[in-house]
Amino acid sequence: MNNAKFATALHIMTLLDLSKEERLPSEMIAGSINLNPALVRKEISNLRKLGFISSKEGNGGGCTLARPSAEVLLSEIYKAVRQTPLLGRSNTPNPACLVGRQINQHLEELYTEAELSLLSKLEKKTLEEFSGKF
Amino acid sequence: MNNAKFATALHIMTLLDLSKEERLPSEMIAGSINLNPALVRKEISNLRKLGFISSKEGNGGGCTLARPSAEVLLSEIYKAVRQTPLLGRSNTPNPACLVGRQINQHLEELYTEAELSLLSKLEKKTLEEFSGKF
DNA sequence: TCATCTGTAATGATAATTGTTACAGTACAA
DNA sequence: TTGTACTGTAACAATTATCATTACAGATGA
Repeated sequence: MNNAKFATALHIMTLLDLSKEERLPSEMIAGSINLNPALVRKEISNLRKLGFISSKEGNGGGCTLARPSAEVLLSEIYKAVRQTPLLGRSNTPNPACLVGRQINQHLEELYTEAELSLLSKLEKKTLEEFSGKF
Repeated sequence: MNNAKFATALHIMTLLDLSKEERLPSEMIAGSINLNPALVRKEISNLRKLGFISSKEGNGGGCTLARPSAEVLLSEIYKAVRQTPLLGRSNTPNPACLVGRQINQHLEELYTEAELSLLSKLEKKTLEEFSGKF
């Protein structure tokens, strides 16, 4: 995770929550994040496919939250944008070495445990709580 | 953390732990990780400056653990290689927007909490435990 | 039919990461 | 005191990840 996808997704979701019923066009969202509209649409596209957002094309279009913000957990948003392992990539070590042969398996177990611990934290927080800070 | 530094550092530390007293040259370590010796030396250099490793130049040189593995916490190793925020970067949002103006502060709080939760997990694990799996 | 907006692709630009080579300096050992 | 085996570090190239820009077909409402 050396990108800004989580920050971007949460920003989008927060704006949508605060805008209530009103549809927000991607250009307006992009203006708030200070990001290119096409990138915003790409992230919206991702969040839409996962059921977080519903959007409408054409004149007067834009997007809104598809679920009540009180039910959206930050852990879900994290999962939606997660691409690389939390603690980073692994190497492709030498299978002729005792350690090299096994380490990736042990690392994976460790990563899974670590991520679960993070998720259990994020599960306790809702989008509503977060956007309530503004 | 979209790099392999944590995996690399833990691999190095594990090899050193298992090799006990014997010094390991960087070339041997690099062979196990399947990585360039210069990169390994760079990571060793980092771990040495932080007191995890002691190394010796010249013929018969190489490196060893500087602290007993039972006292080395995985959280320490994580901190040693940590470069970017756990949940990724932030944007540089529009200060003219209510959300844009505040979000980075709220994100930072969230990131800190999330990282503490991860660290508390990694604090419970020692290098000795990890290398004991091999 | 016009203006507005989405959805997506194609492409370029920048930054992060990894790989490679080179070499001065250190230490041991014969 | 010379050769050999290492470290430590820099400089640079190559690769990959990330972000930015532009373009445009298609949807929608006025």
